Amino acid sequence: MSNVTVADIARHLGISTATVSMTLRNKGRISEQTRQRVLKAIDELGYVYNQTAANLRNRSSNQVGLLLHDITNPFYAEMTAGLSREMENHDLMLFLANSEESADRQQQFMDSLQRNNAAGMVICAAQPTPHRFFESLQRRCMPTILVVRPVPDVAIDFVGTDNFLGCQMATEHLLRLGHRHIAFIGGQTVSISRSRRLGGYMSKLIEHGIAPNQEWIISCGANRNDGTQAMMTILEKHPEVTAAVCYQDVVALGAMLALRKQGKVVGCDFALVGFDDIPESALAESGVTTVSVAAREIGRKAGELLLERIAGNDEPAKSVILVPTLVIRQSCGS
Amino acid sequence: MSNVTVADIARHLGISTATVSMTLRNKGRISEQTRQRVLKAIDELGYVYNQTAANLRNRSSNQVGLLLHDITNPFYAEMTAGLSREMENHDLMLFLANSEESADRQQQFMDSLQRNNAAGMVICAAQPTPHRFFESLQRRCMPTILVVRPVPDVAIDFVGTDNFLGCQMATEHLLRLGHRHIAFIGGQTVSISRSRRLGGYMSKLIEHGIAPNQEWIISCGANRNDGTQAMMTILEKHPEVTAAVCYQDVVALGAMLALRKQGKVVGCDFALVGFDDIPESALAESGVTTVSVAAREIGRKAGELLLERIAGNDEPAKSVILVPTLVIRQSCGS
DNA sequence: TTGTAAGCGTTATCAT
DNA sequence: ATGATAACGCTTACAA
Repeated sequence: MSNVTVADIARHLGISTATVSMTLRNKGRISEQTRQRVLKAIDELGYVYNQTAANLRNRSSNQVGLLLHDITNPFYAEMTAGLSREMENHDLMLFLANSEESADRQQQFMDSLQRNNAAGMVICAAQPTPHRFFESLQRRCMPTILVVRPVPDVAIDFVGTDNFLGCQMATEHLLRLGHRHIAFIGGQTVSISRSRRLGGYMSKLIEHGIAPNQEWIISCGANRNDGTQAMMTILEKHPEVTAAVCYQDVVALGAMLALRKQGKVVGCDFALVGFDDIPESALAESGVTTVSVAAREIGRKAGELLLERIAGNDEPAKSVILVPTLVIRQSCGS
Repeated sequence: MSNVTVADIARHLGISTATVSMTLRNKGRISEQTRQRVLKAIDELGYVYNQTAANLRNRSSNQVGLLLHDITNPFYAEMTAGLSREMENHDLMLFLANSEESADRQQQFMDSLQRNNAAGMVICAAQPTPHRFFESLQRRCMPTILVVRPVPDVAIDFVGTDNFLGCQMATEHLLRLGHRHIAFIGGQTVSISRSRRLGGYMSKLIEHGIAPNQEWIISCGANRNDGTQAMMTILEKHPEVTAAVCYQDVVALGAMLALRKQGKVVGCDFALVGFDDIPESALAESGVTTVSVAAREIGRKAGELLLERIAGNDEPAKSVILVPTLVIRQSCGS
């Protein structure tokens, strides 16, 4: 950390700190001559702008927080890249915290952000977050954008995808291919996103005159192992099932493993649709047909919205629901 | 942002700011009675500690930076989780930047960190980083830890893995299984890590009386697609090759795809070893035998080292080389 | 044990 | 066009 201050520059040149400061920020009318002298001195003395002092004086901040529950999940890593990009483009520093689904660590991070007087934050809350957490968010005057996991009954901006529609598209696709015995695999039962996706799945079955079968709906964690286990269960107990809508691509990838182990050919003997469109899905042996929600775009959009809020936009809270698209690959046949 | 200050608390209680401040930091001898009154007032008035002001006054900071080139790479996401954890445990805020291999964005982030007076940083530099970047790092007095990608001729702490040894282990494994025509796939030719891994590969071949064949050494990008392409080339032009050491797991996963497309059974017709041990490798159809470098541990260790440096440890720069282990799965047969 | 007051480095207001 | 100076909120000698 350089110790050269605005005052040092001023003293060095025999001028006032006001002049130096104004030169730095291109404010006020500074003669071209002085300007040059100041810039030269800054360079010579190796001056480094002290953002901390400026933040204190301005009661402002150039820092925003990003709270995730799992940065190692490719979907969130992708989203982070989108947000990071957007923040850098606007000279904001991005604080990252990984709650690992711990409400405690999440709360700690929030307090930290508050103490650091962050300009705003983007949050994908841990699964067991008490509702009062969101209520307290609303009371704080820090701009906040919720992402991916919707939270009911709070007036906070949200950016996510249309879970209902996405799963309708996935289910419809399978129905059109002639499948009638379609399972739904994945997600935690407490998840709101899951309930919406299930809604899309069921609505389409009903639309086609098919009664949903609770036995074919299996919840599991967001990883391949769980997906494999779930698919094993389906194959064992419900051999009549010929297709499945998976809650996430990672689950679908796990399910593919189970199918192969049982000697089934994905796309011929069994059809799978995923959700998320993570990079792996495009590259799997038989590409996963999936509902694409453009993770990077969610990050970018959340950043954009956050910037507006920081800039002072105080419209009522809004939800930006990105419309998903169906990316057809080989996992349902070709 | 709450506007309640230490002065407000003091005024409210009819005491001095010094007393309040000391209570907050458990410094000086404050009577239990005053302590309780202060804590009560803090709660009642909704006081929020202003870290910015404290940082300015103390000429300190609770912020560290993490500069990566690709957060969406599972290896780095994993490492980030390890570092993030370590930082949170010590109440440091982690700034994230994703250079996407751009030296410009990298430089911008560095400047930003400097302006924000960060306490330190962890860096995995972009590939086309000019050497003067590292020289300027040394001149700045900000504690810095380089990770994963080694940089020659700079006295900066480094945490990474033993690339040479790791590739020796991989190669030895294949040799022991009887392979004599072993290819090396992946990495950019400018990469120092790659040159070290190649060294490990070649040294083992030579140790076994086998002359390395330049034709079997193919460089490619750190993604599956490139891995697939590279393996296709091998299969077409060098059918005598029966095994390959891959520069990264992602490359190995891509290579597996190519093999399957050609009707080869991984583990029987062709043996593959990867490097990194990313989660996907454990879950691929035939698990990838790989050199495990414990990404999370690199992050954790880098954090630990950084904390020491921030605490004032000024020993000469050191390299922490984590010893890799070979994780044997099915990609070389069982 | 507690109070007073001078900074940390920047910015903005008001003079000149 | 530039200068003097008082904040921003916290910490810490030093004084009481």
